[in-house]
Amino acid sequence: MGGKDHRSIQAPDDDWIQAVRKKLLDWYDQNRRDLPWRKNKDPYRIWVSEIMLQQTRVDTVIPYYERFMSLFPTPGELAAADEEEVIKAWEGLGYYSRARNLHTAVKEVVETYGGVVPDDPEAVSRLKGVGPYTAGAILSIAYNRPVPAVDGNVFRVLSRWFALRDDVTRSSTRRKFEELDRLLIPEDRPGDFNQALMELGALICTPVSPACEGCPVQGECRARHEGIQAELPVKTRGKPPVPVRMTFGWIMKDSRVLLQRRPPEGLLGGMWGLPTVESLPEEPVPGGALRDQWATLGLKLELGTVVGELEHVFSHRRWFVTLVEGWCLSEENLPENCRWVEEKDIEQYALPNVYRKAVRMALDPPLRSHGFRQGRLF
DNA sequence: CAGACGTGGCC
DNA sequence: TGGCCAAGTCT
Repeated sequence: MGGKDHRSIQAPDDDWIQAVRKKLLDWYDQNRRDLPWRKNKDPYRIWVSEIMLQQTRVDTVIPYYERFMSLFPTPGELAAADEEEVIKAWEGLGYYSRARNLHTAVKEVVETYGGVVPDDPEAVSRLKGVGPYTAGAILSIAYNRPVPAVDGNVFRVLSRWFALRDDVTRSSTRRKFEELDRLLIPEDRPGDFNQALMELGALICTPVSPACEGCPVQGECRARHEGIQAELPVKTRGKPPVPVRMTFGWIMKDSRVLLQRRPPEGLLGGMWGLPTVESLPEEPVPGGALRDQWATLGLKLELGTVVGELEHVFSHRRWFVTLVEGWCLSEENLPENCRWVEEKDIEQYALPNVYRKAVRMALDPPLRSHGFRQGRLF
């Protein structure tokens, strides 16, 4: 069923377009949420919000956004910050390359464009971390330019309005939806129209059980008419996360704990964490792989007991983590990417959630737990 | 193009 | 409870 459908849609007629524009915008004017990035049209504020909102829910973003904007109210202040501070402000939000790319891009804006986000499609699109959606959002919302901003909501709403079975996970589909969107955007309120489309997708035209009865454009919706709204949009299934065993070390020396920065590329790239190795199922001693690896780095470990076990799911990996404590007996030269840190200072570091969980487990014995649920490990 | 890239919430 | 989803971009 579904899958491919590259029929070109007949252009909607003008009366239809006018009706949909008015109904959607009237609905938006009455129902738009009062979100922190809607206080004004400062392009920098819009930009930051759009980056945070990538693949992330509004409710999750709000507190991060408020904190981020109070720390870095202007492009100049963000550009002047250390990357560590920026990452710390992003801690727990995920997709950390967004923060690095934003930081890189805002420095570019300060150096090249005098601290003003350029009002130009080519220039905005060249900024790191700004793809076709985000460029369209910034330009339409902040600068009132009539350009498409097609995100997951817009894919869903348009696929339903026009009963389009194009697979929205294919990049070729984006062009088609952008051209369709372009026909609909009114010259006078492009930013509001794009936001209204997304707002409708978030509040009414939801992925599961859409509230069609409350939809301002239900009469214009072909999927609703045909009763196929639940089947749209068509998207191919992602692959389930690959299970991996990992060992984290809670390695102590005097009253300090060893932190290690992860390699710059890849999963949690460049983030601080506990010493980590991939472990093998047949490993005789818990933490043996960790001890062996550190031996080659010139640090002799005495292993203690297993502090606990935890499971953490990423988009494409599922980590089954064994947290092992150990003590540093002797140390030659500590690798550049490592630091001994007082327990109370660990919170100064930006740790991804999987490491936060492990640290909490190590510091708070009641949280310690053993055994993965269901023993579903492999 | 397909896969990498985090996290939390919902049913 | 496991699987899917959420205002995508980069390689």
